[in-house]
Amino acid sequence: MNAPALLTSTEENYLKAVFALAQPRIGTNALADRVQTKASSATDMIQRLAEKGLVEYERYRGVGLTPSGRVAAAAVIRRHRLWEVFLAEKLGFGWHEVHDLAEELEHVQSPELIRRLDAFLDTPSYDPHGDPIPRADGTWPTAAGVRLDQVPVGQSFAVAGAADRTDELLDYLHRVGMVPGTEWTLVEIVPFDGTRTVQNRSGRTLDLSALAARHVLVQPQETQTPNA
Amino acid sequence: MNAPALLTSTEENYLKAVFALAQPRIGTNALADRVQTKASSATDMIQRLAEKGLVEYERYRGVGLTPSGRVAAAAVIRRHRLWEVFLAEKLGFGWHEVHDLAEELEHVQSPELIRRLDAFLDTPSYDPHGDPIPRADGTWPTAAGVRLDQVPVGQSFAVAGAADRTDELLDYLHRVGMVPGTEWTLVEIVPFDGTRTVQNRSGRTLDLSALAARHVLVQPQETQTPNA
DNA sequence: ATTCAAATTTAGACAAATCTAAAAATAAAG
DNA sequence: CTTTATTTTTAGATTTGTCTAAATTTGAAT
Repeated sequence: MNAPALLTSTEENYLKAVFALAQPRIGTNALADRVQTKASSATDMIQRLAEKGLVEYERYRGVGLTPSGRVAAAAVIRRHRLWEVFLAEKLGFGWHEVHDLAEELEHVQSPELIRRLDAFLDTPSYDPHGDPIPRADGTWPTAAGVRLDQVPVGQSFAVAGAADRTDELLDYLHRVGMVPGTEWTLVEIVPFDGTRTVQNRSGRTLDLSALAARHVLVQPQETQTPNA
Repeated sequence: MNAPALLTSTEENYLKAVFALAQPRIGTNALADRVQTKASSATDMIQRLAEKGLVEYERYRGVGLTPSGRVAAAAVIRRHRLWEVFLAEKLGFGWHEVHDLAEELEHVQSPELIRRLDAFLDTPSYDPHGDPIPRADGTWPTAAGVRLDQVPVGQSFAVAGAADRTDELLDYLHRVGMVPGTEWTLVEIVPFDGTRTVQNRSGRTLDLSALAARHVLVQPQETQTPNA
């Protein structure tokens, strides 16, 4: 809960890795793998983070995050994903290219910078990969429904909303008619690129990219028999 | 001329400092002051940079940049000033707040990032402080005239152009009538904040902030006797 | 239970960048 | 042309993050 006293880039990277892998704990080797280093180095770092109260650590037993560790990790992930949105939406990078750059940008320390970046990007809730962006207070956006990319073929659903407030996305969804309240059925997932084909009540079909599907929140329906 | 093999952030900071202070050479103490360190550390670093061929160094005689050192320094300064423009124009930071943040952002290594950032900002030639931004090829924009902030009181001049292509600046200059070809005399420089008071032929006066003055390029005129 | 393999930790070394304190070179003053 | 003051360099230590190699601990298998 205490303000996460300035961490080095390396410390932040380890924290992110523990956050990503600890359920609830993660071993030294797996952690070392994730941060591209050796187990012995990971041990050293873990012990430093334990002294700072960010991870709970027991020799030979692995590590997990403490509550303040979780807060600190969320802050790093927030910075990372906001930069990803910037790189993709403003600079036009492909969503597969943004990760490595964000990896560097995320370590620039300035709460004010992040506040303004967030505002500049219209406070997005999801990054270009569809992953949620922690809020400034450390809480996580919980989908008001299920993301369309997690719905199985054959499932019917009602559109609940958009994961993002960007004009581009909202315009697009409005233009193709995927507005809140409308009902659809997922008829196909193209294996090659994850494109979703959905169909409405009147039989009209529509193709949505995997990326778009991650930004559409839906409410799954009871499956209906075709002749009901 | 050779691609400036990846430098550490610290090396880049020393390079910038040498660039800023060497005319043509700079002593160890002054350099150490600039990068906030001690003379002994500066000596170490200088010797590293000399081994990499970026500075020419002679013991007890100070350092200067080599041609490839100048290219490398220009690249760092380009990154720094582009980020300053981004912070001021896109995120709304004041022009006095942008330096420290740019100091961190400038070290993110990615030519493609800088290319796209440059395009996103409409390839500016000057940063928010009015300092020129080196071009991608390492050349420097030379003012098509003299910057208004370098004109002495009493001098008459014709407006030659704007240092920047941003709509805000062009709109502003157009609105106040400082368009290319018009003639003015600088009647006062307010000591407190550097505001310039200028007067046109019909006696109308206009106040320009020091910042605006840095972005206006002018052609100085022969001084005229009042009753000519 | 004992043995063995895998995972983890320690010990010792190294590179980058820094510091303090002491030595060396230069420049300035008498 | 000495002496002194200033600047610069070296020497040795420190911190962060890393490594290799050796020592421990754990857990799984006989």
